[in-house]
Amino acid sequence: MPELPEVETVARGLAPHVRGRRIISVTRSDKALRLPWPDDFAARLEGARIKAIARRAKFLLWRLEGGMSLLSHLGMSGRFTVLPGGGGKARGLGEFYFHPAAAPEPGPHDHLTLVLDDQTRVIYTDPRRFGFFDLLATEAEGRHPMLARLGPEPLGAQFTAAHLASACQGRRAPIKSVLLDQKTVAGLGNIYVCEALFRARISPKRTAASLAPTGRPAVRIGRLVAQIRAVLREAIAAGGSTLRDHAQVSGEAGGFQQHFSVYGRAGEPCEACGRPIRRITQCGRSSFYCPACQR
DNA sequence: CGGGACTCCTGCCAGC
DNA sequence: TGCTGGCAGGAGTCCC
Repeated sequence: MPELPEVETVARGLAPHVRGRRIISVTRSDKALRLPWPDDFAARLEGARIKAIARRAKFLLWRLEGGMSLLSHLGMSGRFTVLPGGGGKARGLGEFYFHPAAAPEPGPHDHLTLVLDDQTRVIYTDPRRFGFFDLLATEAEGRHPMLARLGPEPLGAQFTAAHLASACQGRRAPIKSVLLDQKTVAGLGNIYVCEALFRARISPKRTAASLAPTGRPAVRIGRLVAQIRAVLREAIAAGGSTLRDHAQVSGEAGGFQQHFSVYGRAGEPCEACGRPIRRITQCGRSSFYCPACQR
């Protein structure tokens, strides 16, 4: 579920609650997530102070004092919920929670609870268990197998038309799958690729190579880079997109799903030309696009 | 090597 | 109402 804007929303939501706080206790479920829990997971985290929380692609990096990082990924259905230590808004909207007497029982899909030194609780919930946690040296982050081969951040200075053109060069795969490849650019998923291609008026079926014709100005590539950045920025400003699972750490839904032009809208009229949005399957995933506007 | 199919897991929805 | 099949936002592995 969570793509870059959702993970960014979670990172921004967590930061003020966890930055500078010490982890007092760690409780994890016995069920394995996508990766097995690291050895001595709780013992290595307990007592550590959280210096900062960062996002790389769709990963969260919790930087701890002492040179250790906690790497986490939300998979398809993961979410973090913050229960503030001083009492405050709880998991469901409108509920109220007062620590510590009213600490809720973990739900069946709660896999990790961190209690911080101000009694704030951070709970990780993940029904599908495609998420994971890992522990590593902060200085080795760049060499972690999940991070080592990631392409540039789409909102960073290194994601340029020249970079995308070179990634597309000679690729006979559809542009859709090249953009989903985290080695091309890191953090896009199915929703934002569909939306960016619509905005750039590029068909998801077009081969990547055809967007970057050798020796000719790659106008479409420039448009695509600009639209990828725009849709991600707008989605972050809206708190991400909530289809099922994504929530901000407060429990509130994101709002960007209201602004989808094509994703999930098969059969509805295109907002630009009125012809119906089409759904096709590419590399095992749904692509939504307007066959008239996107070429 | 590039690219597609398959896999992990549970929930939800449409259709019968 | 209740079952079944298909589908879901990710990412690694395997095989051609």
